[in-house]
Amino acid sequence: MPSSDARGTAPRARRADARRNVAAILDAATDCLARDPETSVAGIAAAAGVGRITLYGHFKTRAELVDAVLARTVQRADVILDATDTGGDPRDALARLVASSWQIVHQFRNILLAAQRELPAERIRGVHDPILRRVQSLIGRGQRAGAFRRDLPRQWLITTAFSLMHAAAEDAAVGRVKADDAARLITATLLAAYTPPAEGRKA
Amino acid sequence: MPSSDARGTAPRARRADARRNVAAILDAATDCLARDPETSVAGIAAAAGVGRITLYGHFKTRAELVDAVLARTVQRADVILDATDTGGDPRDALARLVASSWQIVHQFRNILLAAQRELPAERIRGVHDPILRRVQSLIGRGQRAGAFRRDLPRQWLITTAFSLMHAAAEDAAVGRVKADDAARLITATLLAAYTPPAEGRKA
DNA sequence: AGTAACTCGTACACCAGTGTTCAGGAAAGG
DNA sequence: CCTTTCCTGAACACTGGTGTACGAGTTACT
Repeated sequence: MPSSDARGTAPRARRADARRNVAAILDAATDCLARDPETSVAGIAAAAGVGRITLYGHFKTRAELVDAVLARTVQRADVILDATDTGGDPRDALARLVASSWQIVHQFRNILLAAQRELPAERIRGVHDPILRRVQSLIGRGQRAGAFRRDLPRQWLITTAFSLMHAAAEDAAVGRVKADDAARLITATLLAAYTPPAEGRKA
Repeated sequence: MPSSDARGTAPRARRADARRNVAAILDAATDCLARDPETSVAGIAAAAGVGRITLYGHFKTRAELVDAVLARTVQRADVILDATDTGGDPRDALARLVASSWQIVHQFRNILLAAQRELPAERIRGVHDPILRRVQSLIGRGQRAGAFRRDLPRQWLITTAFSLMHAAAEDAAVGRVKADDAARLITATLLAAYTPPAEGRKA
């Protein structure tokens, strides 16, 4: 039921300033939460240049707000990844995918953190699903092509990829690695980890 | 200042029941926090079979309690790792170290999570340091022996190891991997990731 | 047995954040 | 220009947790 209600009166589109405010709130929230995942609703409203009450007018609860932010962020990420070529040699494709993903993770890891505090775990997994699917299919293709190892469950390979991204993001946040270096490190590590084990190596 | 104060009177050892209670509290706290890192002080006291006030008698604040739990846990972990042979072929040693560490991480990851909420980041890093040092020296040895790659910063290799452990722990908690399988997966992945890259491979 | 150490329950002050209510005022949009 | 939608600040109830104060009861040690 996107635009017309079941009731008689079509609910006349939102007023312009309302839409503007919602956008401002979403932007501010994304910004604040990225900096500090525990920012209070009051803080976000202030940053958006809007009264706290106005905010509650658009998002019934804090959780709802966080959810909206998460959804929008993931959806944007998905668009970026959509523009990333995942064809050709699986190893090259992986490198490209990592480069794109890293940027996103690096920038928004705190948002995920905020979401983890407020939202049920399943919801988060649900939202992440489209992205996860991307990695999954690339890995699958690589395995069929013989470029990636098949002796470990695919699920685990995916976990490895995500895990390294987030770890790198954290290290970058603390200054343990330079942000420009991260993609290279992740890629090198992942490629090595995914390479089919040489014969005669012990398991 | 472990047992005798600078003041004149030696402060007569703690009464037996007091010591017993402290132990009970620590045990209960470890247990509760491992299950739910947000357990309230009241909950912990109850689980320890002790009044909330008694608890506050021994630990001035919640943070102090969490800190104590963390310290004790890490120290126990350190003992376990101390009993793990890190000599011989670096690859085998790594496998052994992973096997031991995994158990610990798997069991206590929630405690770390609790600590992250309550304690300053530096404190956590400080406590972890002895463990970290272990991995570091093993990796260093492996690199010098030519068993592990040298084209990535050692710091990053360490991060990789920790990251995979925690990722596996999380996956195990959600049931995505079987707990008995985890050590194998981690080891296989890490060994592959640490293997010096073949010549002529692109970076 | 006596004393100091320890425990316990109730009760309270406190804090920060969330979510609600109200009534008036501004501005979009027809 | 007039109606409807929306914004707003102040004030308030509520929640859940933390930490404190008191006074009486219990228990360990000597």
